[in-house]
Amino acid sequence: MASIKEVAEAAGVSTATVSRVLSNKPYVRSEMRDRVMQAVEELGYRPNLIARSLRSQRSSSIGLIVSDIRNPYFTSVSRAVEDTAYEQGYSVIFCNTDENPDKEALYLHLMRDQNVAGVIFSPTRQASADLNAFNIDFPIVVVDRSIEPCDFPVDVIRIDNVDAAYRLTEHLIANGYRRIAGLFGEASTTGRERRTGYEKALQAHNLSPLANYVPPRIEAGAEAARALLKSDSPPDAFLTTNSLLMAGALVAIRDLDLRVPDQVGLVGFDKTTWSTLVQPSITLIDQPTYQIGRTATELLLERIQDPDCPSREVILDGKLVLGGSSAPRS
Amino acid sequence: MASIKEVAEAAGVSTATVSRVLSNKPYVRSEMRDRVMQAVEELGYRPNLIARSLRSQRSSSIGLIVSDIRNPYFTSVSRAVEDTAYEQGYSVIFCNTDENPDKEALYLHLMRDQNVAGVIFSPTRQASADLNAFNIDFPIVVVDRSIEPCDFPVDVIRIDNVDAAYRLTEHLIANGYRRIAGLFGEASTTGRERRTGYEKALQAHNLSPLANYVPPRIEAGAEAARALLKSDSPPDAFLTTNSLLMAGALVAIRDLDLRVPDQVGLVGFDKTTWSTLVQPSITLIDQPTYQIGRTATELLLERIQDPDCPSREVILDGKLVLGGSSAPRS
DNA sequence: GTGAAAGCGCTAACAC
DNA sequence: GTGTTAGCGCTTTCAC
Repeated sequence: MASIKEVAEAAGVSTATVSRVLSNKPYVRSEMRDRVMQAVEELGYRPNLIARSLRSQRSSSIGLIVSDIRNPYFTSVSRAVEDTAYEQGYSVIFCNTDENPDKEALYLHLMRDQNVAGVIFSPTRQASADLNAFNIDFPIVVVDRSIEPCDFPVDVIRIDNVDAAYRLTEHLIANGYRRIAGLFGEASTTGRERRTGYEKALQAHNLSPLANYVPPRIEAGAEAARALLKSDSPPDAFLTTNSLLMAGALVAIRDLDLRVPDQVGLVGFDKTTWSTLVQPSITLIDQPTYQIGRTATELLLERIQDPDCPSREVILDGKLVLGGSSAPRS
Repeated sequence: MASIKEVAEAAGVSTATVSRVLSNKPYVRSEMRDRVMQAVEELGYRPNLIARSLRSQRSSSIGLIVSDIRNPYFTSVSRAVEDTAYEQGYSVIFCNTDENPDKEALYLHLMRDQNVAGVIFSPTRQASADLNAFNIDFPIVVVDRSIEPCDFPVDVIRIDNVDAAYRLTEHLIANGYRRIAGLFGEASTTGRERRTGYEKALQAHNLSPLANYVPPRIEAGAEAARALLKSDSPPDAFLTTNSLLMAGALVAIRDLDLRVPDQVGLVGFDKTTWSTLVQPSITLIDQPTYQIGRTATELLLERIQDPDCPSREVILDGKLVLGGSSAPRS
């Protein structure tokens, strides 16, 4: 690997000039520029990003900290983040926290150690305390969730969770469902907000809630749903708040040989490959995941340019997609 | 952020001693060690990994280059890679190539520029040429695929694709299917190998192949399947070779209101959330994706320790999971 | 416009 | 065992 010194020698200029040319700095004669570029070409020179980063104190990596890449929501967001980041010359370091605050703190520290330019992040509820405790020196964009006020500006991008859950619940009620159980992702603010929307809708109709916080995993969702279905007064519908819990509920329903929607209705969040392949197809809130990832990255890159710009909150719309899983009760 | 110099001053030792303590080098008196650790504690010091990497010429990042993280196979592999890497103190930089050789070459260069310790990689068929052309200076582990011989040792981990496709095809034939169409992922060696297994099985029974290479995307799979189903002599079963094509085939089958397996059988690769949730459930080869990712990372880290160890090829078993989608023809 | 030189934070000879 | 020092490859003042 050729270094900048070798390029400088080959071109008969100083390393400073090479550096200027490669960073597209002004004040370089075009003759010099050509000579440098030719040497670069000949030697197959590529700047060492590590050295550049050490010297310039800014790096071309961003961190992506999500709870689990296997959650289709985060899979799609991650893909969008990677696409957008690379378009702008950034690479993406990715981590999974499993909603574990210890892992989360560890990863945040690691991000600082790696000198990343910024982080896109789906925080647990403990995160803001951690963030305030240790001196974060890079900007953060929060996706999917809310975060307690921090000592520094944080941008947020997500859908209106209260409203989305409200609409789903309203829809179920309008279609004649009365005992609607809610399965909410534990550990995140999103689960809480969706619960709020759910309870608001039920209250408006004088129905009583049946809410459960569940770890965002298929088996956990299945177990919770199974327990409810086997109870003395089983629900006539499930509101699930992410695609893993939705799959879990469906597993439980299938295990117990119940029919959707005749015996039990089902609605949820996040359009996945399978939400239209199962029969009946599932009624759900389709979040614009790719756009969320793209916008998150754009917000982050903007803040990297201008660290002191006021903090922004982007709330997108979730689209209600109707399927057979919540058809009117006969 | 405190630097090693400040720690050294606070502890009243040299930076060399601090460095020794932090890298767990021998030959440090325990008294020194304690003094250093205390200063580290007090200052909240954490080593700058960028500086360490520049100086020591080895980094604590590995690259992960896959065709598309949204393919459930790669989602699971990626999660395993990340888990394993972080256990060993490595972080993961991830990229999607979309099977595009230009993007692939770009990312490989970027990996070198970032001075990664190694790369886990699902190459396109052009990759080995690129790899030989530019002086790779980090080890590579290939997942999911084969790769043409390179000028340097490469480890490979995948399942036996010929055998897996052979078994699936045999299974269909045994169950009475006769016109079996194959949808194979284009651009990768894996599609080719699975086609070989498929054709071998058909030949053994004097049946003729009906093979199509298709881009690994749901819509492309749906389109190909739809065209076949609408043709003059439609297939009585589909062998699909990844979960995206499998979903695509199912979409086409549903669109045309055909029943599985009565009117058309369906088998594929990769157990996904939905492959057991659709009815009938899908017969498929379940690849040990998490283990593939874990092993890939272990192979890579071993080779990082010992770059000259002979190249290894790990061939795991795919498990045939029976579902209703390939039930015996009546 | 261009070059000389300092130094980002760390590790690893080498000297003692 | 510990300290001194050179230098990884780059950017960026500061002269000229």
